[in-house]
Amino acid sequence: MEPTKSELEILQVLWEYGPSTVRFVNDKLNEEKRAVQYSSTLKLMQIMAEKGIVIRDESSMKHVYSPAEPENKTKSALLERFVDSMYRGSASSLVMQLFGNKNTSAEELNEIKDFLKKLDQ
Amino acid sequence: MEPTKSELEILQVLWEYGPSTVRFVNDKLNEEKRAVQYSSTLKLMQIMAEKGIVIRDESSMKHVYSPAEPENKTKSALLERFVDSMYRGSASSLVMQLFGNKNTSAEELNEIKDFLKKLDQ
DNA sequence: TTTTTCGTACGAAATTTTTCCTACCTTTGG
DNA sequence: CCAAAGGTAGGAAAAATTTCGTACGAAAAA
Repeated sequence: MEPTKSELEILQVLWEYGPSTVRFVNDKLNEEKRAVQYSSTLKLMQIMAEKGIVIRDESSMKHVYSPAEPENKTKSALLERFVDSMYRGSASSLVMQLFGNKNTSAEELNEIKDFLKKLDQ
Repeated sequence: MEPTKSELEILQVLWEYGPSTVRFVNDKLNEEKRAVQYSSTLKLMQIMAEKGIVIRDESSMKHVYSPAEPENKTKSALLERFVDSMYRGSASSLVMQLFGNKNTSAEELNEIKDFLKKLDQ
């Protein structure tokens, strides 16, 4: 399923802090992103549960939500969609754009080079 | 300004084929993406013109639309937003995910390696 | 026990995005 | 000239997304 923009924000909180209550997520959104009412976050997380984007543990009164899919799986899928639609599936085009226009630190470059070397083996 | 999903599809046609009429864009959308009515595409492109995402040449009866910003500028901005929100701005994280999960051809890998070498110089 | 606090559920409203109907004008072919 | 084809403009409707008010129950505090 396709997370919307707001749903993605919520997923990011769950990814970063692990399974959480609505209250916790709402607080983080307000701290880190933007003002939003508790009931709005609640509603959105309920919708996400219906859609199967998150799963809800209702065993205690304070429901605890977790991502239904592993972080990497979701991110990979989104990244792949991005590459496909923006760069016709060419990963190298994306990488060139990424480093062509942006100032990337030497460390980051080295990390990547090492990583690519390992891929060969 | 933020192109929406549908607006992005239109931009992609303009990027691929250059300045185009609504008719042309609509045909391409129907060929390459999905069924959509002429008047829908027209409306969307008018809105994009209002927003300043595209510019419109009205000198002839068949208006010709072109992207207001260079392709690379828009793509870079979108890519950067993507990296920031999904990978906390870490380009290397993104690259690792890209090649960690996906089968990338040897050619693509070589392209990238060459590219990274040149970056050093 | 009573009150306050904090939780969920639900529906409706607001907003944003997308779609398309209709009117009307211009060009082209007969 | 007249009809047909093809263009734009604009408004309204539909769909998708987001927001939040309110009701109500459970837990905690007084």
